[in-house]
Amino acid sequence: MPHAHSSSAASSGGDDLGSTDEVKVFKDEGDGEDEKRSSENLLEEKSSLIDWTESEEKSGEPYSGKLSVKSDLSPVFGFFSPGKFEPHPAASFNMGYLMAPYPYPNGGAHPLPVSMTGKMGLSAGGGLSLFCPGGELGQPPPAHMGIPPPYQLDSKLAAGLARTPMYPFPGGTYPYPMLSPEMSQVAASWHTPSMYPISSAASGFRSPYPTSLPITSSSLSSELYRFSPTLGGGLGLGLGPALVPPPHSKADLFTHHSRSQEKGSSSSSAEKPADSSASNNKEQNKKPHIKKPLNAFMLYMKEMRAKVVAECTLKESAAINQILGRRWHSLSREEQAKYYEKARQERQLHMQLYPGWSARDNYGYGSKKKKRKKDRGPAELGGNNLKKCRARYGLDQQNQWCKPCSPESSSVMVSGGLGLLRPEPATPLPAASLVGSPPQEPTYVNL
DNA sequence: ACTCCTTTGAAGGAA
DNA sequence: TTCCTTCAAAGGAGT
Repeated sequence: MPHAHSSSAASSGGDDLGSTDEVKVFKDEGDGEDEKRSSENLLEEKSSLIDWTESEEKSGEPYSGKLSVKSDLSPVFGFFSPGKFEPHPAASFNMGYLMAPYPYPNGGAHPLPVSMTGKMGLSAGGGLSLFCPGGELGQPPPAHMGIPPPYQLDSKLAAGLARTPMYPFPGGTYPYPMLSPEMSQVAASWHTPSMYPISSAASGFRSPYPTSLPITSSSLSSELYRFSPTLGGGLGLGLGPALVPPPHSKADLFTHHSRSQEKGSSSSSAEKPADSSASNNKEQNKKPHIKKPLNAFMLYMKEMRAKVVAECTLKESAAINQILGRRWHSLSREEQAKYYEKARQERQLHMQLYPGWSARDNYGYGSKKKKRKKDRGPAELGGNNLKKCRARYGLDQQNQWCKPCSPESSSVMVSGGLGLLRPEPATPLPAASLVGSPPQEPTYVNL
């Protein structure tokens, strides 16, 4: 992911806010019919988070289509020239990571031969197998590459050793085998009888907005502040009515962290505006917390989470987010553009409402967690966007090919079982695409 | 009660 | 300029 700073947007505001917005499309399905993707696709995604070999068996053939991601310099607004994406051969059977969106050099859809898993220790230890969420669900390959970066593997392995798998499924069982009714029943048997809660089914997809929003003492105002897609839509997102007018008062705009703050949010005192006359430390402690505006992906998540939860009956946000992350990448440019535009509007409105606010103001708010994260090695953190981008594109710090991804060493990857699709050497990801400019995405070639 | 997990994107500061 | 870090949402699960 290009590391797009939007400082210009933040400083200048206005329409140029979106100038740095970008629409990235790591397209594995070019039909632009994501909206039509029904629950079965989602279920497949779910299963793809869990199982690899299933896909191998089912897919039979690797994704051999050349995925040519068109480089598109057009800004977010408007000029999407949808690249010609060759549909994923398995588009009708969307396997996400399960069916690698990109081919692997070993000719299989699976980047990691099953035979290698044991060698890599993935199948060892407390059911930590490829099918174990601790090694699979909790550590899917990168969105584009379908390759778990080594550091991520290590991280997850370490995590798996340090703590029990996040999504423990019966050992060896197929956690979310949604590919067939039988398997679905199996899956249902693993869950509580409310696996498919009637409420969810009967009510259909829970409307993400505004009903799904937490209704706290300040929730309404918070969501007004939040410019939720419903309230602040007007973008043709189908998310809700037109852009909601700004809240009546600044006090309405202050919100708190969802959980840690909800505890104290019951007291309206915390909702006092920052410009309150009292300015002592005590007051600063109660200083309202202005949340960051949601970015495009967050908006997408908020919208789609309830839907995914209803369809998958998954509730673990980590798993849901993985699904959403993949779906995000599978969105068409147009679809993503809507969210980028919405995010741009949120940022713009946020800037207007809080001219002096800085994201830095919120640093340290959840100090403990952040400190602990800081303690961990950066490789365990999943890296920043650029790092992730490099992991995906196989770029090193000079935006050259990472060794493991370089053409010269691709065979190593193959032999190591980490087959991957590398960007076409002739078109390395330009550095410009990493910072502040619309994405220039590499052309992928079959290895 | 608190923290972690997990995702992408934005932003700010450090190097 | 590049890189790193933090935060935004969410809720189950672990400590």
